[in-house]
Amino acid sequence: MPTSKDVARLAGVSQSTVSYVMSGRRPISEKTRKRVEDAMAQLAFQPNAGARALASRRSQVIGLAIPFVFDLHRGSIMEFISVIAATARQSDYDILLVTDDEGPQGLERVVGQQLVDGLIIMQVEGDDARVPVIRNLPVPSVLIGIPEKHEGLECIDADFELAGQMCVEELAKLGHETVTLVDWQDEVIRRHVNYVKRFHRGVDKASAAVGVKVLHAPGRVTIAGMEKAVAKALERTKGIPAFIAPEAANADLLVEALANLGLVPGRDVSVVANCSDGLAERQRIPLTTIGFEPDEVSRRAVHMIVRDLTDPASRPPEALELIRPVFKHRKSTIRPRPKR
Amino acid sequence: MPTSKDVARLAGVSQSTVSYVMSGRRPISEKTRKRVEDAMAQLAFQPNAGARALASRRSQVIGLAIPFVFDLHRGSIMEFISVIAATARQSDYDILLVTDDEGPQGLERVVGQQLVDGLIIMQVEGDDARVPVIRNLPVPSVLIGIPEKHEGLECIDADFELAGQMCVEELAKLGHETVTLVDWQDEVIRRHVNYVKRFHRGVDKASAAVGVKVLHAPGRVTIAGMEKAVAKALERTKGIPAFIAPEAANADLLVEALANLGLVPGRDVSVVANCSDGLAERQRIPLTTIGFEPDEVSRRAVHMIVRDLTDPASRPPEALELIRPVFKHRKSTIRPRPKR
DNA sequence: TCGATTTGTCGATACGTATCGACGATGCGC
DNA sequence: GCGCATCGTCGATACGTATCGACAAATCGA
Repeated sequence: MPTSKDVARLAGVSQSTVSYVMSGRRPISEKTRKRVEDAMAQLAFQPNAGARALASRRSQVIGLAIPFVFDLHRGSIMEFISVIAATARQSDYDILLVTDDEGPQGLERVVGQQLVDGLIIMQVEGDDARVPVIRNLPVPSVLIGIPEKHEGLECIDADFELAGQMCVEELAKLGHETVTLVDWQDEVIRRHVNYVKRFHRGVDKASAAVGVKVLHAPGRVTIAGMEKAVAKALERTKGIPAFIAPEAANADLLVEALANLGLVPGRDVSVVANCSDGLAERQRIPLTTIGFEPDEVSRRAVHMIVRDLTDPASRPPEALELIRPVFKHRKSTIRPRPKR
Repeated sequence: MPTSKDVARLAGVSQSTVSYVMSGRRPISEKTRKRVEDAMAQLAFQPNAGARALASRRSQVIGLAIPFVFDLHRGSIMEFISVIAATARQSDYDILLVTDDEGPQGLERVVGQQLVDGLIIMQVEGDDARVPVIRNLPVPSVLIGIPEKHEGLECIDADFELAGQMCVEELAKLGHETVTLVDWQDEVIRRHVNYVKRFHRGVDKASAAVGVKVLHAPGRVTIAGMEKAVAKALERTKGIPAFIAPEAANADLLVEALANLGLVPGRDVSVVANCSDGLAERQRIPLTTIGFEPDEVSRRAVHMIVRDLTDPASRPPEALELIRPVFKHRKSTIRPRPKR
């Protein structure tokens, strides 16, 4: 493998000049730059990452803590990761995976070894065990998800509270008086994931504000279970029923359960789901959705950490970014008693 | 951050002794080792990855090339990645992501910069553009998926040919004379993904061997499309129909389409699917599946590359590992005319 | 025109670990 | 008791890049 010294020799300059050509930290004459760049190209030179990290004390690598258990539709986690990795590359950073298998010490390890310059923590829970750890780490971190105690942290997430609010408001605007929230699966709720709470808060807020009654149907794992939950919700609903399904897996099940009960979204009931556009459009009746734009969250998270790293002075003492959800009208809602 | 020199000073030994304690490459007396280990613990010493990589010429990092487009149920890719990362850690390796955004040059970059010691390439296609690139790379690679030209490569994948064979044989054994293969989605086939071909080969082989007629239904993206495909297949089937759904997304749709046509798996038709156990068991009628054990594939891939790296001499000139699929009988098959 | 600044380059050194050669101490066979 | 291999440790050096101080040349302002 060629080194910067080889490049220097070929170009007839010193090694330090080669370094300055790469970093641009000192002025270089056009002529010299050209000679060096030609030499680099000729030798297919690539700077050694280890040496670079050693000398500069920065690895140009960001650690990405990925979740062990998957709340979200698992595919969407993959999307997060892809986008994060691709976005990081645009700022000349690479992504190193940190799994939950090592526990929070995994984070201490990659930072301690100076393998990474900063961290992005995915799927942060309400009382996440990783939070106290990263507080004591000498590198910046960005959290995706919002822990209970988030003073002094940089967090980003979809605005679940607003999403809950928007769902209820939208259904109220259509004329629904009772709305059933198909809840997350027990397992998720039990883990105190924060965004569930936030979504609920938004739903409750809007419910109080616009005077809509909200029923809670537990999230079920099987179709049979979902059918039972739906039936129960129907019993307690006056007028045309409306459902909010904030978990993709449940949206799927809900639609199927409704179909089995002979109910067509957009004709007999209203359904607002939170799922990918793909899933929504694959349904017989395309679903109206509240979208969470995972790409947007990922990109912003990367930009935040990159800014922290390239310009530490600009690092805010605390940041809490909420990404506005997007409401997409499709065909699964109905006006029980058209206004106008 | 403490360095090995700090540890040496505290323990009253030389820096090289600290290094030998860590690597075990020279005998160290029990007494000295203890002193050094205590000092390391006291200082919470972690060796600097960059310096280590520079001196040893190995980064202890494996590059993982992740797919840009997702054939498999996207969630399962996430599973691959998690397991690969966790398994790598067990051999003291970390995982660096390489996305397709950079194209095959991304692989050249991470290797050229000596960021990684080896590569795992996921989701390898029949004529994958990355294959010619890795052939010229000075580090070992392991491919998940099998390209057309695989001489001199180390590949691993699920044994799709055997899977196709097993599906047909199983249905034949039950007594079916006609079997419908719900094919992959056009997009996947068009990309010449190799495993589709291999699955077909297995199906054809078994079909010829046991004298079962095989119909092909195109994979559809919508329920309506799937219903049409199923109806067409039914027309051309004599006796009780049987379906093979080798793609998880299609399995889902197939079951729904059958339900809409009033057909119950295990009562009116036989269905063998390839999907996760979770999905299979969530169905009203738990699906009999052919399982591809992604964990097994991931673990083996990591073990292969780690072996290549730790003992280069043991590297085989070529390897083609096929993981045997697992047939799980549940409730979605039926004997048209019981034999015995 | 001269001093002051800027431009462009070089040499030397630091970064933290791994590893090689050297060397005294220890154990072994006889 | 002697030669010899092994054990256990140290000092020195290499790994490849970034960066600092130095310095000559070019540019500028008055």
